Amino acid sequence: MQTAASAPHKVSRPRADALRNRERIVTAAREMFVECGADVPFDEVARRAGVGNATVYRNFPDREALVREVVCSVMDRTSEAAEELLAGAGDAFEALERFAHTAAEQRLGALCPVLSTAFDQHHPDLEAARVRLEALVARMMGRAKAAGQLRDDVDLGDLLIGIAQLSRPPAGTGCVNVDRFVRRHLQLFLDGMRAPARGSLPGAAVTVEDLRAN
Amino acid sequence: MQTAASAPHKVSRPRADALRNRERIVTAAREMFVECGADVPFDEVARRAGVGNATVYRNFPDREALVREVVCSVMDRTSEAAEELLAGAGDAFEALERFAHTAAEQRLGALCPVLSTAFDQHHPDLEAARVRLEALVARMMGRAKAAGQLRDDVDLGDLLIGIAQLSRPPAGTGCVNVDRFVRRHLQLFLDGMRAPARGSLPGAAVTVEDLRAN
Amino acid sequence: MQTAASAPHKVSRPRADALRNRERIVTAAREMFVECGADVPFDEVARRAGVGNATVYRNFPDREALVREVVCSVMDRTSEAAEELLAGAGDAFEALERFAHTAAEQRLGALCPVLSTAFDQHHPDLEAARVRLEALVARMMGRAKAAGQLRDDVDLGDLLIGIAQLSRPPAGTGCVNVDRFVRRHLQLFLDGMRAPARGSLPGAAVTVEDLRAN
Amino acid sequence: MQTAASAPHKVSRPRADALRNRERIVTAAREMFVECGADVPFDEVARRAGVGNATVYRNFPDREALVREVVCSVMDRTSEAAEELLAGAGDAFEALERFAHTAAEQRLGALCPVLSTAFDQHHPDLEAARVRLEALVARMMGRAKAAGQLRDDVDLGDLLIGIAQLSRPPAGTGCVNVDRFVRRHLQLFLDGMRAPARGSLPGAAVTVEDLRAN
DNA sequence: TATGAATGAGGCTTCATTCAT
DNA sequence: AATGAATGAAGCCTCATTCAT
Repeated sequence: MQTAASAPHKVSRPRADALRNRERIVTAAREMFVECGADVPFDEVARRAGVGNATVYRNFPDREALVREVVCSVMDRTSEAAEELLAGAGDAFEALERFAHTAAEQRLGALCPVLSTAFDQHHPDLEAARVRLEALVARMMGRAKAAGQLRDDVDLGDLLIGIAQLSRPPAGTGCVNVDRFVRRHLQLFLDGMRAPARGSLPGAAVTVEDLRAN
Repeated sequence: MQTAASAPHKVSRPRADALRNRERIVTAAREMFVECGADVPFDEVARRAGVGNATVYRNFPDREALVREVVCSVMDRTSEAAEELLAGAGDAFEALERFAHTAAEQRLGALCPVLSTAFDQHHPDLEAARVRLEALVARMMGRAKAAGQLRDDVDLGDLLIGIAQLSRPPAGTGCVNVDRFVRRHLQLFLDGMRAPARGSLPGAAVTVEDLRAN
Repeated sequence: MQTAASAPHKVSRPRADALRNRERIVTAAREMFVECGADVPFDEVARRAGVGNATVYRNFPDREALVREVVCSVMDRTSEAAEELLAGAGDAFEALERFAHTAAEQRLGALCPVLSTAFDQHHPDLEAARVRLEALVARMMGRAKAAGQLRDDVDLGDLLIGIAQLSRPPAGTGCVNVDRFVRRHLQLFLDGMRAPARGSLPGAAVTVEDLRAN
Repeated sequence: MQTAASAPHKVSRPRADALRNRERIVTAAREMFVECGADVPFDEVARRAGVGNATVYRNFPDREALVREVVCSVMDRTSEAAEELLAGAGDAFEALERFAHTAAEQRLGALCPVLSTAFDQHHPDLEAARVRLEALVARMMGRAKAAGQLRDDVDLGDLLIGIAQLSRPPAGTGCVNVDRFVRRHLQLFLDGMRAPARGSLPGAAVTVEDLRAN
């Protein structure tokens, strides 16, 4: 087989079609989570993925495992976008804006509700993805503050929550036209974050620790 | 029973009881919808309300009817707040801000997810409450625009969606500390709406018709 | 209503048909446990009882609760038999024999396997039934020993285990003719217990504590 | 089996592997049947045996085939013990006792429950093992009766059932300490079988035909 | 009218068995 | 020949809804 050279491990090769199946399950799950919420019948996910229901359980021992995989993969993709933006040499606030819109497109917020029910927020995989993403966002915000483009009294949690909330499917809509307004409203939120501040904010800047404190 | 004294005539007693029951059901439902989401077991609502489950069905033929009543009552209370603010003679934008925060406190957004599943958005009662609320909000926004305090390129739908999204329970949190950040982020959003505009917005102003088009 | 006089409690009367249903479920469960083992489909029990499956869950929140009720009721009936025998003034060993055969007929042993899987042996109800039964058996054995009819080197656990084991459906037989041989073999076992001892026994007398030590 | 010696040529290497696999499967199955009962997941047996699940199916077309092999191997080992005892010239009843305890140690009874569910009791292999074992036991009992050491009113089925029932895991115990009491109670049963009889037995002696009649 | 009970449909999960590598 | 993966058929349990008191 051609992968022998690139993967000389003795661990049994994870069969090609099995990998494909796993990928299809994750994809189907992401779509259905976004469209229908966290409580989609597992069998529906299986059907959309074109596999038997038990195959889902083979790959993900419980619901949490599947949810986690989906969430982590979305966070990772968002992190990649952030890394690219940080690598570029553009305007700091503009990078932040682009990041926010990219994250929204990734359905970062749409997936959050999935976490709500009986989900271990502290799983290592999830933590790792969060830490990575947060570090990147912190750097972007730091740059923008240093450039005097971002209010000083906002912090990482403010931006992340704003993105998450505003990019969620507007509820009451059957998830159609989700993006129709997201960019507008996210932009309004970002405008409100721009320096100079147009007024004081109630409460204190939401830090990374506050997010953890959930 | 103690109601006998206050209702000495023949048919008045059961009605008083029934009304109280209905009220308790709606209250319990609102609380549980906010706390636990739209899919709370019906029996739980009944238990919280202190009535039998069948009593819920007697008062609300189907789940939609109950949800609708809850949503309408919240909208109505929000409308009342708007009316008071309009009656007052304060600063136009400040009135808008107060309204937004009041609406958020009413859990307007928290209840939106309830609407999502198979819910007739066009029921007369709901329409009536919406029309009433939208008219009031439109007047408030008109005033603020006239005063040069509100961007011209935003419309009613922008504000309502912003309030709804930002006031929803942040997802992933078990609905605790819901309000902890809402005021901050709603304020950032409102700051972004303030005139003069800090940049152009993607898409077109979201009108009342757009909300309908969902 | 006519039951008001006979049941003047303020606790809501447990509806007549509901009680009947509960009883039918327990009866069906006992039969099926004996016939088919502990892992009979719950739905089958419901069908045999002539009720919907959910009714079983209404009455017994989990499988354990149903099993426990069945086991306790059998133990209680066995205890009643023991009490009658103790009240009578017959031969001590003969009373013991009668008790053993009665217990066997009650399927005391047949129900034991039910306990095996993930069953809380220490539930209060179960403990109470056990304590009651054991005290009675201890008295019967004490009498027989005092009369010089029962070996001194056997204890309560020896008798109870013997009854339990020998009265179980012989395995491999579809539970038909269960009783066909039970009386014979139980009698052989009892004959072996009779004084004077025909030889020494390996191990130590099995006490009530040993049963607990499972 | 012994055909390996008769065919030591070209094809013998893979056969050795296959034989070892088969042996490991049977061993694993016996252990798990005894420990956990008849309904152990097939995949678990495979894992304990260190082979893929499909390999189990290759060797044993259905569950019955595996169960049968396990049961037959245990019966055969018990028969071997009987043969040795018959070859020896010791006391007849003592030989019977030793046989009974050996059979109990072989978990003869522990495996019986495995037979219960939808199992063809009349498979040739099983019949052959039974016939062999029964013939041996019949001879042992015949000797003991001839020596005046064994009651006349008991037959082969009485002994075999007694052994099987008393050597089963006591149910309710997670199969721990299975043997803790078995020897004691088996001895009591054997003492009851000893001549002279201490009383009459209900029913008729259980013959080999009665066992078949199940 | 209000209640508690009953029901059946549906989701979750496991497992015996078959298939593709 | 041997493996790991895939499958579908149950079993368990919950819940919206209806019924009988």
